[in-house]
Amino acid sequence: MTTKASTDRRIKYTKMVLRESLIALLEHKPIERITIKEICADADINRATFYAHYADQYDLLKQIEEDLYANISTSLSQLGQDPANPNTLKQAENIFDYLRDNARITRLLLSDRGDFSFQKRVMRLVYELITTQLRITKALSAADAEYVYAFTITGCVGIVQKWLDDDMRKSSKAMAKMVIGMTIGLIQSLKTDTFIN
Amino acid sequence: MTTKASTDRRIKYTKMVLRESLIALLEHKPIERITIKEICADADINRATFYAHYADQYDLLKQIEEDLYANISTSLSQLGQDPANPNTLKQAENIFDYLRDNARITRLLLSDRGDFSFQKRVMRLVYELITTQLRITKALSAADAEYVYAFTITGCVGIVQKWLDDDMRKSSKAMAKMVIGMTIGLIQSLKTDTFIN
DNA sequence: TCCTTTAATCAACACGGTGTTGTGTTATTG
DNA sequence: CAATAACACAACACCGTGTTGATTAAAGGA
Repeated sequence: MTTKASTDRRIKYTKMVLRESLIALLEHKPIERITIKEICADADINRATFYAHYADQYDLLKQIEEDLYANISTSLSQLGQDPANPNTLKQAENIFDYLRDNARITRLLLSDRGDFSFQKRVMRLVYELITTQLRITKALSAADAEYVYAFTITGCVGIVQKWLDDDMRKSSKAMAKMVIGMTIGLIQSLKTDTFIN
Repeated sequence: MTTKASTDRRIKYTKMVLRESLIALLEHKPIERITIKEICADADINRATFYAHYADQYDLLKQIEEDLYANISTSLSQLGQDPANPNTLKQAENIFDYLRDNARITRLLLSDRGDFSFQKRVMRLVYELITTQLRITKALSAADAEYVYAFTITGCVGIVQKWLDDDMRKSSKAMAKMVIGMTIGLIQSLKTDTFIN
């Protein structure tokens, strides 16, 4: 009872090599072309063992995604509480730095080839931080707010994908500025009710 | 020579029922869980015949996507040339009407569950129309323009998904206003260089 | 209407991935 | 050191895959 089931070194090892193998395979072909047999061969793990931990490839991928999500989440909450980083721009910049530091996984999960609904989940996390700190969420009517929200979230997904496709050439600071600038711009465009005939 | 290969009624029928079957199946489960055997059983078409026309499920889906894309494309170019629809807002409104009129396919291909890169292609089509008519593309520096572009395209994907998830409750006009307003707002936010410390 | 063409059907095939099982082995934890 | 539990291994039936060759039936041109 003192030890959790997942503390066992053997389990840790098995899960780790399976994850690594899938990641390596994903760099060459899409998930739907990857077989469980293939993953196990690459990881040198018996297929029966795979089934003891995961239902299929997609299940394994999902757990990899949850890993990244959790990392970003804790990384974000640390930033939010850090008194050395008082301003929002700096925090957004740090997020892009984090993505750059974890480029290998990031490229797989957050680029074009990644799962879109997962990407939206990640962006929602970031969006919460920014809007909370900017205190601008209440500037919109409740009805339209949801649509602006949806637009912004997916817009962020797109701009991050673009950034990754460009090998992260732009600086984290430039990206942070852009994203925040656009978020504010979007909200103001709805407030001022841009007129078009 | 007078008749194209694809004019044959038998081919037309086969392709039609296969398409319909896949669409029906897609309403219940994702493409990766759908087998070729299943599609053929539903369509009452021999499996060998399937392989005569398509490589696999994904190939069939791709052709369904191309169909929708072509329809939207022609639908758009007609609007562009129609002197009865002189303003951009009205045209964008018509696009949303089109999506509403084809809700069955639209829900499958353009909602959360659809293929994201296909959705971006569609939005690019719409974006071209709007920006060309508004003559605002040149307001940005070339470097940033690509990022604003990426943001806007995916933002549109997101807002359409949201609209579909909400059973298209908002009117086409309201949606058109929103999307155009946001597009303009985004571009202006970059021009005026919104300041954040 | 007849004739040629060609699409679709059918059955059969080898192949490979799937998911599960029971048994034996080995590492881990207390 | 002993009990536990994870892993390996081999074998299994099952099912979808992709292809083939022969047969049937429908289509469209003359």
